[in-house]
Amino acid sequence: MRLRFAPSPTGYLHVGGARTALFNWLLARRSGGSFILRIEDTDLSRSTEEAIEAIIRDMRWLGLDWDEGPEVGGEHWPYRQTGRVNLYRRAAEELLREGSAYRCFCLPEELAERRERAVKEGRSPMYDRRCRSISPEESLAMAREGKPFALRFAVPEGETVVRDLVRGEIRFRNEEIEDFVLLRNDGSPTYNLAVVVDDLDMRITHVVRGDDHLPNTPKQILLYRALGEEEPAFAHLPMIVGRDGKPLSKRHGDVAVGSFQERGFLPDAMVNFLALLGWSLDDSTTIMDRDTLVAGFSLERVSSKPAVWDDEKLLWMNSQYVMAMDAEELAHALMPFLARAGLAEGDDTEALEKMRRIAPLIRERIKVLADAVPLVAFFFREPEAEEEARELLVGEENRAVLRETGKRLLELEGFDAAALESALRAMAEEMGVKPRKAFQPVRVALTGSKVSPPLFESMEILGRETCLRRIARSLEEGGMEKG
RNA sequence: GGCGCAUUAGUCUAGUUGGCCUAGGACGCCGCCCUCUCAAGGCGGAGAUCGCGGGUUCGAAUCCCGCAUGCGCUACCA
Repeated sequence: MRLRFAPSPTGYLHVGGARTALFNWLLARRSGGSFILRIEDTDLSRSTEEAIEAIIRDMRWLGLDWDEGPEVGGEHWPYRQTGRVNLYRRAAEELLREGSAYRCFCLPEELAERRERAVKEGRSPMYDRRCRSISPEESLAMAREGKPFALRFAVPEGETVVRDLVRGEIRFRNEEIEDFVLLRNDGSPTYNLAVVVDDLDMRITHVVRGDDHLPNTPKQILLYRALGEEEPAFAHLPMIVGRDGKPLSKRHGDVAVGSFQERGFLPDAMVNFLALLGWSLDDSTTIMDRDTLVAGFSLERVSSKPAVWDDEKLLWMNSQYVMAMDAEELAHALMPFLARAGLAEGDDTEALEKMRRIAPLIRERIKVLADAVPLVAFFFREPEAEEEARELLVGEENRAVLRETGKRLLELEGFDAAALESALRAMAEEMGVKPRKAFQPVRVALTGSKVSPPLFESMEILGRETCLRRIARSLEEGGMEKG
């Protein structure tokens, strides 16, 4: 099997595109075939180099590697349509010669006007094929005169059947299909011509794409036939929509793959989640690693109804992958986030060492990597007690607990979590204070918050000196607040 | 308007050839347990007249027809 993902570089890679790319990739990997990345940049005015770079970067981040395409090469270089115009032109000439295409001298403005009028009068806005009746001689003469023209496909009579691997057979009556444009009046190819020529040239065997392309498919099939070729197999994936049932867009929040990376989603979690948008392995499996995905994926199990993007579930899934990371991995993954928050330098080995110890404490407390920042900040800089936590630093009982804690920490032999816990539990009991009442003031003094990673383990990492200093400082400030 | 696609709980879905579905799993939600906070984890629970209406059949979420709703396409965008 040879499959491809052919994004148009008019913006960042969004999750819908990523899902399409993933399904193609999965099929290629599963079949031992090839996965090709091709840039569909026929629309010069909207395509940008930055978008191409972003798409490549995001694809790599997701771990969707391609066998042919930008950066890796291949015999169909450059894998972007702007570099392959001769191919399209040659195909167009062939179609013109064979009578499958004709020159259309209608001006775009005229066309727009006629279309508008047709809609207003309740007629079909389809092109009326008026230039189709211009004789070849006259057509050629007009072209020689320098009259601008577009090349249109002459849709034959009959019916075109799309055999879709997801939806089965779909029939289209050809009279419903417009004589679509193949070459614009500037000679550039349109999408329909370019995809067909590229897919043919690259020997694509399966075209897997979003179902917004379904109505285009009969046009393309007609083109394949006119070129004397067999069409590849088609599979149209359901759209991804938001909770309101509308196609996923920026209105629904972040849809760019890059923004998920920034929030600290893991590539494996994204891939797992994306795979489940319109596909399922069986009736119960949710968490699947790449190998399982590759081994189990099939188009037969792709659903045909739109998939709703569920942020909550993505978050949960990501947390599952975070929990599965070991301390080493997590610590490394977290460093860029610490750096961005100004808590450490990106290459700070001391901070990395500390993060290795912190990682197990926060692993099941974060859903995305960015969640770690507020949770671990107190390990890296002096905390400022949160407004709603200050109450735990004032009052006689709280202050007594803090004073006594300081005393016990000073006397303690070692400074590991187990020793700390037994010492402070003993203290609470002797003071007649419930453990939770005794530990909360300490937590606030050390972390600045009522919510933190486990106290004793955190204390061990902070070290005796830091703990004592923070307790003393809290006592001071609490005293001032009281007075 | 025309053409096409879709329609199982708030959400992702299972349900491939009709009976094993008094509709299964997961997210979320609620409760209990665990507990130094928050999580995580364990246990339990609520939640779907399978869009609506007909039909075929001994029997339909599963097949057929109609309707409704949503979405896509209808560009010299992709």
